[in-house]
Amino acid sequence: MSIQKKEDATYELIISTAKNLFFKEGKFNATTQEIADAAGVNRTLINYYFRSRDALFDLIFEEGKKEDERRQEMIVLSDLPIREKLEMFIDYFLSQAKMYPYREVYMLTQIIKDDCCIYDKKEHVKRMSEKFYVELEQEMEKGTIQKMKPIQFMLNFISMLIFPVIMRPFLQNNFELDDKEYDKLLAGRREVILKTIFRNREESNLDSL
Amino acid sequence: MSIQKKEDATYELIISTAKNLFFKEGKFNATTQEIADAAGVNRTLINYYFRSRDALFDLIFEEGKKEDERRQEMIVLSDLPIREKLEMFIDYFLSQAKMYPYREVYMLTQIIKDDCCIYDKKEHVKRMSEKFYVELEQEMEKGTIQKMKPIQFMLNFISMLIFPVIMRPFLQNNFELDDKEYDKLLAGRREVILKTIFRNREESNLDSL
DNA sequence: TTTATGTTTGACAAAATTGTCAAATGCAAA
DNA sequence: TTTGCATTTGACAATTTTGTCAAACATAAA
Repeated sequence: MSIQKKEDATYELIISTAKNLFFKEGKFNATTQEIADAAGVNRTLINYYFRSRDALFDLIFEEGKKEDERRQEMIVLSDLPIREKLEMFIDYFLSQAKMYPYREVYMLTQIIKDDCCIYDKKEHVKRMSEKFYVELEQEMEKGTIQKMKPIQFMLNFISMLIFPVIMRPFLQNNFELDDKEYDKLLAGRREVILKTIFRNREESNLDSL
Repeated sequence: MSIQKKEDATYELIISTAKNLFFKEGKFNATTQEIADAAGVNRTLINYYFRSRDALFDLIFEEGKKEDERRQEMIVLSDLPIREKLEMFIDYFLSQAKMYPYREVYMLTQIIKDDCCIYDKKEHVKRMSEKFYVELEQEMEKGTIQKMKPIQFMLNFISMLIFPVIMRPFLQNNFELDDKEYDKLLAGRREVILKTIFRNREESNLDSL
């Protein structure tokens, strides 16, 4: 079934080319011909290595899901204080977003298209998520963060982080900003988000961001 | 050029059917045949009324842009205190989102596809936006809201409002919630967002949301 | 060199999709 | 009723896109 005698450089080339088209250029509906051209290979090699166009799309989507899981595990499995967990997550996400600005939108459109996306979290991740929620509630008791359902807190957090990235084309036009200005805006997100979410720190002025 | 002798019920029917497919069902790549079938009309009527498939898509996109502009004007042109402006916007958006859950994603994918989207704001809206930003800064001086660049504040606000709506398929799976639970979550957003953004009010407990 | 196996190619067929057009239909005014 | 015009339809052509297949190619082992 699987073809892997030689180094399957072509196989990997096709995948990474497709990923670039999807995640970097936003060509969510690229044809096999377009992908092949971009990779500089014959179109039918896509059928040879992946059976069908759909199979290639699915493969990339599944890889994306695994990356999502890794992210989630990163935030709940690490043994750091809440704030540092979140900081780590922000930094990681923003750096990834620089590389693959359309990644999240692609994942979303795929989910919408198939109308199915079962993330089967591993048991230990579920357990750690519960623990993470308890930690959050402790912070709320301390007054470090505003009291609310932990899931609402998480929604706030990822919304403020991810939305400005995935809606960039929309927002940049709407706010009438050029590329450089928007990059600066994104760079400022880290501090803004932390400032918005945590309350006990000194009220430093964020005007310069 | 334009065809409008009789009541153009068909014309409107096609548009609203297409909007439903796009905004309600997330069928962003519906074919002319699918749209015609959903509307119960002959496929070629789409060509008759809109020249081409693209023209129909563009028309709906442009209508969406106008709606976006209306929203923006609503928030800056009304003569209400900041907090009430934002409350009004939240309520309006959430009710619209219930009707057209995929609207924002559709708009985004169209922008990405065409890689162009010039929102030409009217002059008086621009002026009022500046005024709105000044009002925000006054609130920050008062301490009602956290100090940051007004545009970062607006990013925070619309992120926390819109993201949970547009990423619903993704988040619902990820958090493992059923439809009812997620609806409840969304219903709680209003108070959570206000709580997160405004600081001076009594620290009421949001556990029940 | 020959052989065997995995890889690549171009030609072809099949399917899907869009747009055009002439003819048919329906309806209101003359 | 007949005429004229907008609307609707089905047939057709053109294009795009995908997938298959046999043949060609490359390379390492026999």
